[in-house]
Amino acid sequence: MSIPKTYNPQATEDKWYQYWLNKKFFRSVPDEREPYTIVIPPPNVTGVLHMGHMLNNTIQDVLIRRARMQGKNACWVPGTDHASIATEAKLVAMLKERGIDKKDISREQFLNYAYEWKDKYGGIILKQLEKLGASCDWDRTRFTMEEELSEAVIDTFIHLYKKGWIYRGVRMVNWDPKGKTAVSDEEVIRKEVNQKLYYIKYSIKAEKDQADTEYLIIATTRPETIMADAAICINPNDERFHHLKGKKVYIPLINREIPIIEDEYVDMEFGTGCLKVTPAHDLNDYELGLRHNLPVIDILNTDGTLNELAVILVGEDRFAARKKIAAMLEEAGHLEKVEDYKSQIGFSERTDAAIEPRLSMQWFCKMDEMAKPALDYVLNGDVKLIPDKFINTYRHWMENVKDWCISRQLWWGQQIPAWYFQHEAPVIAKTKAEAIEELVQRMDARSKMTEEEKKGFRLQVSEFIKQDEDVVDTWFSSWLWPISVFDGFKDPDNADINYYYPTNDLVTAPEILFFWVARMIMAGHEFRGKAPFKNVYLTGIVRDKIGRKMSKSLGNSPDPIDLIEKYGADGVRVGMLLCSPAGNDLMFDESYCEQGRNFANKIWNAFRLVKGWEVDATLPNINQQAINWFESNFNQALAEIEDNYKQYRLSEALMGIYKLVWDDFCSWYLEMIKPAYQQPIDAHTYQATIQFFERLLKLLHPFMPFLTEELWHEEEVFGVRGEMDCCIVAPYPAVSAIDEKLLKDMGVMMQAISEVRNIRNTKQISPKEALPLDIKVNSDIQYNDYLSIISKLANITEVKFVDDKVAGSSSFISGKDEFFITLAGNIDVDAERERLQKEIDYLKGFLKSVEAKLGNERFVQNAKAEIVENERRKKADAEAKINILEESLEALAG
RNA sequence: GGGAGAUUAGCUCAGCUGGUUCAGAGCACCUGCCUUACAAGCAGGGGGUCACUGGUUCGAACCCAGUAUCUCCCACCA
Repeated sequence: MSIPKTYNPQATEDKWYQYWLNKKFFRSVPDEREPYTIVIPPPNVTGVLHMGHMLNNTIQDVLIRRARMQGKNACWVPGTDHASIATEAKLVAMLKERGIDKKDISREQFLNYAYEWKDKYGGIILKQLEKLGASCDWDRTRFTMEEELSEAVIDTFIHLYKKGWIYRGVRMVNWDPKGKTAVSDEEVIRKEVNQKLYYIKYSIKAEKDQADTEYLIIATTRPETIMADAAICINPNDERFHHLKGKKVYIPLINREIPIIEDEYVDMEFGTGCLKVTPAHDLNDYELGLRHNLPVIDILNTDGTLNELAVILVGEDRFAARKKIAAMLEEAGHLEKVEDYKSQIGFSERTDAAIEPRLSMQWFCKMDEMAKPALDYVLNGDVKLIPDKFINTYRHWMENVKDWCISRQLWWGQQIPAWYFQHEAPVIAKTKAEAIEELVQRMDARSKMTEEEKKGFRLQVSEFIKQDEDVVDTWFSSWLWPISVFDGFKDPDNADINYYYPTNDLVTAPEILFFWVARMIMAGHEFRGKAPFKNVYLTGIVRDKIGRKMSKSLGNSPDPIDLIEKYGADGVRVGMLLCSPAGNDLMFDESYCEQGRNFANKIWNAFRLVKGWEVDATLPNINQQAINWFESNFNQALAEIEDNYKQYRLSEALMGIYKLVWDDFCSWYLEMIKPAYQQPIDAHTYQATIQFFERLLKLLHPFMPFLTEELWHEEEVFGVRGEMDCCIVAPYPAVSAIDEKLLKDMGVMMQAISEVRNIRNTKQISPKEALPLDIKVNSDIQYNDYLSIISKLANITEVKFVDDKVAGSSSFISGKDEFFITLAGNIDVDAERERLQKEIDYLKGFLKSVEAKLGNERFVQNAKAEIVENERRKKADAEAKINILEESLEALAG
């Protein structure tokens, strides 16, 4: 019966995880029970677990495990996301290290490398989730780029195209020069950057026969784009520049001639009031260019270097070119001045490269019609956002949503099902064969062909037809996730989708509310007519102690796996949830994990105590009052815990359990019933206690699955259990009767016990020294029921009931009753008097405020009757107490 | 520039419909204890002008207005 003094997580975690897997407790198949479903926000397939995942998945596991214990058919679907741009960027970098340039290899070769890489690193993160204890149904693991899910993506593309909601066009898009792809508006992160504002002189073309001596000045942050200028724009109302109307200027350094145009768009207040118009490299300028019919001169390559159209600095990166051109302008006398300037610059979410506005041909998905129903789901409460403060931002985004650029100039992803042949309009078709047939029909409709002609045409098409090189945005696959994981596209009426969809809860970060959550709701409505989930729990961002976002580059993020090894998975889970209210960022600190580990240890040791007891069946039960009390206390705490769960306040539910276990069970209950050293315990108390313990293990299980499962199977205490009798599926406790009077009376006892301990402490009397206690009972409490508890916990030799105050004693009040401790030596009369006086003063002050309230006619008239009644009771109570204390004071003097 | 939210103990946060769950919890801190379940522990204790200024009310941490600071979201001013 030697059991270690501390809980050792390493020894138990893998064992039980494997056991759960073997017994298929995570497995879910449709049956007659109520389903409870969560689909995991799929992490990047090649990613590793970070603190954000840790928080996110702990929450999901708590919800899933509790639902499972509540008898629901709990199904947590895991999987990974191919993360198109992030993965491709990493892969390109990796290949570069190996001396391979993406330019030099074919799409097929590239994808081979990609799959090789995915097979090597993919799934690491899922293995890490197992360490955390995640009870996913691993048989259902999906991957967004697996064949069936990709097929769903292509089918939905075609579906939306046929509906007219997907179109192709030349637009100004956000170009990521590092990823060499377009990205959507949502993938652009704006950051404030210190920049320079360059004031550049443009010479004005003089009238005939005169020298070009006049010039105007424009302010720009991007001098390297002057070679792409198509015009200079002034505000027609700006009197300063009336003389410039209709004139032309020369672009410095390259001396190209451009017109001066007028448009009210120009802000006369900003800069110099003159604006250089560069349609190829700025969205506003592009629109300005359209209005004024200006040429578009694109001087940038896809990687952000300057091309031949720039004339000068060809091949230089845009940022290097900026520095160089500034120097060149300076030298040529075209630089008036340079000012420091702060402005917002867009950066690519995935590669962190500065975004270039770039004109290009892209595929777009229309959003307006899909946004409306998706907004309604949230506004009318069919989909609840937790916390609800996110409803506002959600609404704002949905009401101002722009079309979604869905094409990406990448290879890692689902290739767009558009086919091109000569100058024909693109054909949207699932396969090459279908595309060819469509072209044949198209031609045939235009001019009838014979079968022979068709055959020849087919051959010709088949040779020259080309599929669109681009892939779709990753989110164009993940927005289907809650449907596609149940094969809802391939087989829309299958048993799984009908049973599990819509899912219950989605747990994710607010950062991807628009990227993902909003679009899933759109897709859910469009393809299933129902939102994909009922509740969206938005977690906060995990930050470090001083509020910085955890990131690899800052090096301030602990490795979750290290934490698990150090504190145990249960300790880390508890640590994370202790400090993470929904929707609030969490200032993570390892000390929370320490607290979690300490809690695990506390439970472990409580168990050691109980396990060590010998049962003597002949002993009478002397602990009924304690048992009854804990029963009621448990139910009261459980009711609060349940309420917190209902509101998704997991931290608070956990704290409720923490206090129930540590304070109520360990510090009070176990101390009440604990037999003296090496003494046996009676059978009834023992049975009640292990039954309480079992219930506590159940409450703890969703948060601390490993420890609870380990203890659950301790045969010496709980008996031999069947193979399937596991904590993970043990029925979750329900709230039953609460004896309010008992709880209240025990509260009086607990306060009295604390007071006695306090007297010991202040008078430096050892807890081992037993003291006599006299009680003057003024209440209706049946003290005989509590005598053994008081005696034991306060270490009392003998309790006597008295009718009068006991002179020369230390006294205190608990509830309405008076307690006296007579000490062996003389008591310190002055100290005692001071203590009493302090209490009297406090109560008198309190009484005064209550009396002031009651003396206020308007209060008595206006306040609710029960409030007034309450104040009267407070008054009476305070008066009674003051009375008692004053008598004690007198007795002390006498 | 627009919008949303926050500000309560040293730290992280509760505090619902204005009034005994109104000033709370956990951690940290202080004091005393190695009392055979646990020092990763036990017992006890101290600690807050509820950001600031006004207003409404018999009564405000809570409602209203303004101010300050912070966070987040959205936005094309060179």
